[in-house]
Parts: sequence; structure tokens; C-alpha cells
Amino acid sequence: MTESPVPPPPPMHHDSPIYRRIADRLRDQILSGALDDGDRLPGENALMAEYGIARATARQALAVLINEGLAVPRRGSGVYVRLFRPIRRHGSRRLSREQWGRGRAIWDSDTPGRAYAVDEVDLRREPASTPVSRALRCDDVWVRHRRYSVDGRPVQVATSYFPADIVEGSAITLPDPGPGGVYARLDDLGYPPVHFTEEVRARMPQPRETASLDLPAGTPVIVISRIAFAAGGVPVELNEMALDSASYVLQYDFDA
Amino acid sequence: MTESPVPPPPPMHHDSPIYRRIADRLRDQILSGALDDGDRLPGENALMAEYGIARATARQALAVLINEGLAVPRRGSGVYVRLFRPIRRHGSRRLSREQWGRGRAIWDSDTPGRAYAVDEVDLRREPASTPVSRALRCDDVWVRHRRYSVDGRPVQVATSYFPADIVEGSAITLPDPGPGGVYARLDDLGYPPVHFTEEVRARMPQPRETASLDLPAGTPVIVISRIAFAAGGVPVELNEMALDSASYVLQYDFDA
DNA sequence: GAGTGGTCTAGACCACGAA
DNA sequence: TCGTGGTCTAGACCACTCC
Repeated sequence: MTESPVPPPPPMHHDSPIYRRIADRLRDQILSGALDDGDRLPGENALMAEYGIARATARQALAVLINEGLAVPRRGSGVYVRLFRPIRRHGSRRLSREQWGRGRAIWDSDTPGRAYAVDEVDLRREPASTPVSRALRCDDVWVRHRRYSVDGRPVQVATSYFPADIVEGSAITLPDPGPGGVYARLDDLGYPPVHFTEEVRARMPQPRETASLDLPAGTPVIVISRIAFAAGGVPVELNEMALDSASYVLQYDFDA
Repeated sequence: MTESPVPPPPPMHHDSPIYRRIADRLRDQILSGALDDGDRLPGENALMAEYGIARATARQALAVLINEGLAVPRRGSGVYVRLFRPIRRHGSRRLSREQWGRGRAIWDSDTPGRAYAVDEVDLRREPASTPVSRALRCDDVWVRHRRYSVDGRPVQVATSYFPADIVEGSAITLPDPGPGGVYARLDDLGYPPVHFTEEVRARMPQPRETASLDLPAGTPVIVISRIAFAAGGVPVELNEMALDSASYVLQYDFDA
């Protein structure tokens, strides 16, 4: 290529910065389907050449899409369009007594026909922190922390708290709580859950969550805080969950 | 490769990059409360001086926190700790017949004692798109788009679709649907909603949503897709909502 | 006017993945 | 080995805020 001694500076509109215009173009191609799930985006070098920009600027454009969760970078390989294949989590049906009453795991209702696993289980007994003791109205709790994976990929981490004076000595304090899970054991103990409240939030993950869910940049977590109540309004479980938002759709049904 | 007399080479992988370590320190200060809502973070110049790094690196550190939604940059001023003052949106109670049956707006139940407003209203009749026609089982729809603000800040945009053959000529096709809102009008028309399903997702916003909700970087949206059914399972409304996740906590109650 | 964040250039070395 | 993205430096000019 002939290097002109007088490089004519391209007239740049300052409507929006270059990196943003480039990101907008790429986003359009993704959302319109011109670039499909798993397709490779033009890389940093390609953008530098195509638009005559510095590397940092090309990176900035790609960073926009990455932070929006539309693309994922793969080191030594490229930047790719991200996919969204959610699990449908049915808010009420999954917790109906029929589920755990028959010795079925709640997860069977979430992931029909898919391979799910409990990756990690951590159990301990400890004094309740302030928010936990306020929710469960007790001083000591058993804590069950676990991670769930579907099709080999982590999708949720959950930490459950149980009043120690209720569950002490039961299978709830063991790694495997047995058929029907912890709710069936609470039933055995005379505290079957009859009512639930769920609080749902969304936010960007904290580093610990990013690590345990192996989240790419630009992926929020859905945070669910659920309290299970036995008869008489006695709280028997507080469950704090963090869900990979790219893996989930929550469904709730109710009457007017 | 000559053996250097100098110290042990770093094993395999080095620690986190500088910008990430700095971000981690600042994050700890935010989450621990040492830096509170609205406090000013050390700026780019301060970080450059404190850590002896280049400006781009300092920016990178701050960008981490901004993309996590923990901090907001203000041009010409500084970077500040972000606040979280959510609206509690009660999934079922708010849609109970008692709400709209007595001419009360649904929003009264979400924002007790706070000033809320419908900022923008857009009305049109159009052919249903494929997903809309699948949900509502009809070909033409009336579309109500509006934006809600609380305490002067936009928190939600919503687009409702109604089967045109049901609502044509009713106040649902007018900017102000009257006391009790659109559900009271559906009741008048002989199609009172008796059942709802909500699908809840979270993701990073698209530019249009960022603009209309005035979202800072690092703020996901909660996307809710709700279908209202009249007796006999007749769908009478599809409502697609996008909520500022920093402004909302969703609450759902149900029995086992 | 001084200081802040926003954008951009032009280099550098590194770790990793694929061929 | 070579191209990819990941990190980092050392500058520059700009628009904006605050005083």
C-alpha cells in the first residue's frame, strides 16, 4: 500500500464515539441474527484494519458487547457470539408437596430430561448472622451450601439455613438428606413446609459468584432469597440462591 | 537461558493483574461499608499516584467496579459509590381483584408513600408479531407502551398487548383507561383477569433500555413477561416489562 | 482555572489456543 | 509457530464540573 505523506484525517462525526459506533454495528448483526450463536466476531486486528483505529479502541468496542453479555472472549482464539439456553424454573409447582412428598428431588421438575448434578456440598453448624437470625428467629443454624450443575455446567449456588434446634440429629445435617430432600426430612420432623416467600433481585455478580458459577463478563446473577414456613408461620428454612441469569427463566403462576 | 542470580521466578501463573487487585480493594471497602452510598472513590489521578500505574490501568480498575454496578462515574466530578433503594413489588397481592376492583392503581401497592408517575404513554393498533400472536392467539392487537417513574426517576418501561377484537372501542385504547386501570376495563368488557403467569429473566440492557431508564453502566434489567387470562383460559393481555434491577425487589408468595 | 472523567493513539510484553 | 486476547505504559486532546 502506498503511504501518502499527507494523511487526510477522516471527518469524524462526534455523534457518538467510534468505539460505540462499532459496537452498535456489531450488536445489530447479533440481534438481527446475521451473526448467530457461537459465530466468531471480527477480532481486534480485524477492527483495527477495517476502521483504521488503534488497538485500545478496537478492544473498547468489543468490551462493550462483552459487558452486555452478548459476546464472550476466548483467549488465543477470538470473540464469539454468546448463547442463551435457559432452564425453566417453575416457582410454585416445583415446591408443591407432591414433589418432595413422593421422594422426588425438586430439580427433577426444573430440568426434565437433562443431566443435573450437585457438584459441591458443604455442611456446618454455626451461630446465625444477624439477617439469618432475624429471618429464622433462632440463634444457631445448620448451613447447607451446594452448587448445582446442568449438562456439566454450573448454573446455581445455594446456601440453606435451618434452625439448629429443629434439625439437629436429622439427615438434614448429612451430605445426602435422603429421598425427597430436606423438605421430606422436615416433614419427618413434624415441620412440613406449607408456605414459601421468595424475594428476587438481579445484579452483577461478586467475584466469588463469578468464580463458582464460571460466569463470563456481562452476565448478571438472579438472587433469590426464599423462606419456607411450617404450620403456624414457623420459619424452617432460609435459602439464599444465586443463579446464572443466562441459564434461567423463572416462572410464577397466581390467581387474581 | 542463563540462570539469573535473582529471586525465584513466579510459579506458573502470576497473581491477579494490578487493576484487578485495586478493584478488589475498593470493592471490599464498598461492601464492608467503609465507603458508603454516595461517597467518592479515589479518582484516576489518585490511583496513579498511589500505585504508580499508568492512567489506563487506573481507569481499568475503576471500570471493573462501574461494570459491576457498584460505582457510578460523574464527568468532571469523580467516581461515586452507588446506592440501592429498591421498590418491593409484590407478585400476587398487587394483582388481586381487590386492587383494581376498587378503582385503585396497581402501583399504589408497589410504592406506598412514594411519588410515582406515568411519564410517557404511547398507543397504537397493529398486527401482532409472531410471539405476540402466539401468546394472545389473535392477529391484531392494541399496544400500550408506557414508562413509570418513582421519585422523579424512571424505573420501568412496559408494553402491553391486548386482543383488538376484545378491547376495540373501550377506554383501554385511550391514554387514560380510567379508575382501576386496564384490568377494571377488561372486567367491564366481560373479561376479568382471573389468572396470571409471569416469566422473569435478567440480562444486561439494550441501548434503548439504557436510554429510557437512564441506567448507569453495570445495571442489569429484570425482564418480566406476564400473560393475564380471563375465565376459560382466554388470554387478554401480554405485558412485557423491563425493570431497573437497582430499583426493584420482586416478592412472590405461594403454598406448598 | 484546575481537576475530573471520556476518548484515542502507538507502542510493548505476555499467556494461551490452534494449526 | 503464529495469531489471539490480556495487561500495561506514556503520552494527547476534549468536555464537563466545581470553585
